[in-house]
Amino acid sequence: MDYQFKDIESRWQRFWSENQTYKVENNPSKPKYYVLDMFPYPSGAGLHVGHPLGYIASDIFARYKRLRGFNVLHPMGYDSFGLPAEQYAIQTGQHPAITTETNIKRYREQLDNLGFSFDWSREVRTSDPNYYKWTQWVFMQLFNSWYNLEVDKAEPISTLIAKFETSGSKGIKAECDEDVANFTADEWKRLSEEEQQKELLKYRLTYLRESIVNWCPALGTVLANDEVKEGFSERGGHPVEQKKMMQWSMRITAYADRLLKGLDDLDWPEPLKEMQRYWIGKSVGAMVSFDPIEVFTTRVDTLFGVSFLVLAPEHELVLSLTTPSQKEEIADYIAQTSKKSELDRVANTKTVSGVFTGSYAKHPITGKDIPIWISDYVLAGYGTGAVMAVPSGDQRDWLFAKQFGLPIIPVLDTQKDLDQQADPTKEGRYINSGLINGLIYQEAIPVLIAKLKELDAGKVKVNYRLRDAIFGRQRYWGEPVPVYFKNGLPYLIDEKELPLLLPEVDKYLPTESGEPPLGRAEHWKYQDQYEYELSTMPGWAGSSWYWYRYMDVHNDQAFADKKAISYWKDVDLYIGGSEHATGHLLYSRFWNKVLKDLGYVGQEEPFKKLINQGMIQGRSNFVYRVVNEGGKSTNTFVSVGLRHQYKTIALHVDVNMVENDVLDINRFKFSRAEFADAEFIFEGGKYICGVEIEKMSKSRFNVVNPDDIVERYGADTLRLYEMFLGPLEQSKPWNTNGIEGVFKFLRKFWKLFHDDAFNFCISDETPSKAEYKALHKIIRKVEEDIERFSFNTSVSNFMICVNELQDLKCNKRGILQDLVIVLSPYAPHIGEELWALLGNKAGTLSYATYPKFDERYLIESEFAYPISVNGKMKMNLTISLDLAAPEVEQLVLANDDVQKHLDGRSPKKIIFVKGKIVNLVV
RNA sequence: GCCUAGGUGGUGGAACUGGUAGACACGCAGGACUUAAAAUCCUGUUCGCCUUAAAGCGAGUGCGGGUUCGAUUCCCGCCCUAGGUACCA
Repeated sequence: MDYQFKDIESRWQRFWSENQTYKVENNPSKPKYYVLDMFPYPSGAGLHVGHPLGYIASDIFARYKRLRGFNVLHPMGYDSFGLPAEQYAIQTGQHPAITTETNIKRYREQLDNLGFSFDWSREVRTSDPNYYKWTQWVFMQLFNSWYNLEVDKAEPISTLIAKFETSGSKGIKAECDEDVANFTADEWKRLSEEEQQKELLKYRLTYLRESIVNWCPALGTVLANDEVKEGFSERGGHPVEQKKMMQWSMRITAYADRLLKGLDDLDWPEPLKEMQRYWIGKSVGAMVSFDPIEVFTTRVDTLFGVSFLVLAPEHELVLSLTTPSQKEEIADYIAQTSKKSELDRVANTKTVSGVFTGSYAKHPITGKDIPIWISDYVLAGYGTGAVMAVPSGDQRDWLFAKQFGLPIIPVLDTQKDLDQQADPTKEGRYINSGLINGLIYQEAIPVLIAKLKELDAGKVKVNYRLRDAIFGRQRYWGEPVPVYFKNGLPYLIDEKELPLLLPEVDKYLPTESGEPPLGRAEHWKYQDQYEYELSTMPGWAGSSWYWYRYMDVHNDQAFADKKAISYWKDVDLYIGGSEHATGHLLYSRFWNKVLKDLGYVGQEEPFKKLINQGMIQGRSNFVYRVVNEGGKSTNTFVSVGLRHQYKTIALHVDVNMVENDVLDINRFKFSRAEFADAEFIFEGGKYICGVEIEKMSKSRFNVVNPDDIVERYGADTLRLYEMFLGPLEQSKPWNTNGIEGVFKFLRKFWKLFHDDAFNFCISDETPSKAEYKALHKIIRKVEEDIERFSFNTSVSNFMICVNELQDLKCNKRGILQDLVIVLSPYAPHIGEELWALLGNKAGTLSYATYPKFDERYLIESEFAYPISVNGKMKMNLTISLDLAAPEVEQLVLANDDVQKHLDGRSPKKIIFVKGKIVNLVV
């Protein structure tokens, strides 16, 4: 029979599912390998052809590792809490759980269509109470922990209480709020239970804090910064305003340095690591006190170049420092800046504005009076919200000084063009700089720091850009926070009462009094008397630990059994999009470190190797409708090459009516009534469509559904084709133009096992040298490529191999059976079918013995050396590989054709690289 | 602006540590089979010049330099594209 992919694929998919072929046990006698995909949010739109790219790559990798004898954990699940289901619920009243369930079903069908080797018995859903029970449990661990800087790790809060009881707050080095109290052990013991709890909250890894949040009244929810685009919500486009709210926060800043250092040893893409580094934003500098202002600076060496100080308009000392004569001006300025939107502030980097407060600060070393200004180029949220301005070294300070006629003092003898711009150099020797005059940068720093310490006016300080993460959303469809309030103080519910179930509500909107939707739940009180926390957890909660749940998904005693964790350890390969660079991937690393500190898991980092698959963009097609002289649209359409001869407007046309950019006229005519009698101006007898690369979306008519491709060519073709498209990590437009080639390849492969009448026909003869060579070339290639995640080159080489075997008319079991195994990670269905036809036990291909590469088959005795003259290739000459330089040179020079190329000249020098090249230099 | 990745035929792309640029595939052109079409197979296909043809010559991996016997690959300067970021002191 010809290659009947439909029949083959549905049969094997059923077989795998019925026989649980990919169910994996925690089996310590085998080496483990953990291949993880970023789990999807099951949206209503279903999968398009871009989604499976990463899943196909990870599946190939997982199947390959399985064949190489690893016990492979390759699970899949759903990040099923989220805003879209909730918005849909608000609009329709449909419970988000129902929509979510429907969407998951659809996702599952689409995924199953592609022949993935997921162990579905380990599926997780973040919105499932059996799952979020443990998300709540992790929250409790964070609540019950503090960060001890002495040992640089998190500890149970009980160790802190013990310290308070024995020696009070003295000597405690913790990552905590700034307003912690000082007390002795006795004082601590005399505090009431409530006062103690209040104090402890300042140390917990998750804590309540008044934060400014992006509040969206229309959605009735708080949005993350990346959910807000230019003052409007990303979804729905509703206006967003700034609002102060009591919010749960996570003390991720405690881990800033460990999160930064940990990056060095991770096998992640450099751009991704760079993004996280930037996000963490470590800068080493100094705190310097200009009485009464404290500033943070990374260039303490320019201390003598300070000619003024600048405070953020929001700085707490602004009002008290303003002199009566400046009061009005300052008030005006503050009012102005608070009105300015974020965008205005950023857009205006060329012009500077500011106002003098009328007050002066004291330079810590010279004691000189330094004028204090305010300006919006200084941010309240970074450092101390105040800067020492050094116009000679900092461009912003320079602009400010120019604008307001303040002095520009050079501090290094190499600074130049200071009348044009600031010069931030660190080269040269200091001038105008008191005790560091004549020194270089490296010498000056310790001298200055020592002096500032002596004067008690400064110290070394490390500053981070990273902020504590807000952990709460005023929305319904998320994990309830396992906390209740007693006299305004938060307490954890009893662990035995987990999961704290999401209560039913009548509407998914905030209450009339502005409380989150959970405020609508009736009779929802802890022990029937205490208010529960009404906000739910943010989207990243459930995804910050899910890889552990896959290890032991049905455990109801722990988030995962210790044995399972110590076996599976960490994720060996994680594949997903780079859009999670600073969200999910940072929070996951953070929670992992907390769990490690508390002794629940063993690894400091959760994801050893990470690959970002590229985005698959849409490839839109256009038709060009001719516009007549009156400017009216006609019903005539002109082919793209001729469109400039007419006045036209471009219309998106559904890509499913277009093949190789040629429009299917009939389908076009039937697509809409108005096109039924459309006329066409062809080129070369065809209507060619225009092309543009855009995002894949319904409105652009360029969405390609994997189901349609599978229907037409089969899953194996789709899998191979998505890999063939180009390097995994590169973004590229979806284009079906080449898919025929891949499909033809599978048919050719199928043909190798069949005679011309399509009867299965295999020979048991010993393969020839050439046949072995073709096989072992591909064995080696696949092995090399998979290490580099270069799947596209492997597909090309499968084609080369099959072409060669076809030329050799090879139908020998000794070759083809091994080739089936090598190809099976890419095309598992056709593989299983042929594997069974070859007489092997059905369904055993996935765990077959991978053929061993044997160098012997590739050893050549001769090589067709390229002969080049002055580095330009002229001809090939086949020479034995046993020969060394002198003999080769002799042979080359004796050759008539070579002499022709030399044209009478005699070579000055002959370069010979064995097995590579001969180059004659004349 | 800064950070990162990238720029190769009509198209997707290949060339792994400097050694035959354009593998493989699409598309296109021509041919075979066929009443015809589909499918399949064969040949050609970087560009330019020259030639009836065989063959030959020259240019060529964003642009300009450099190192080298030899550069898509290494170095310097610049241009463009994509992603990230936005006054971080």
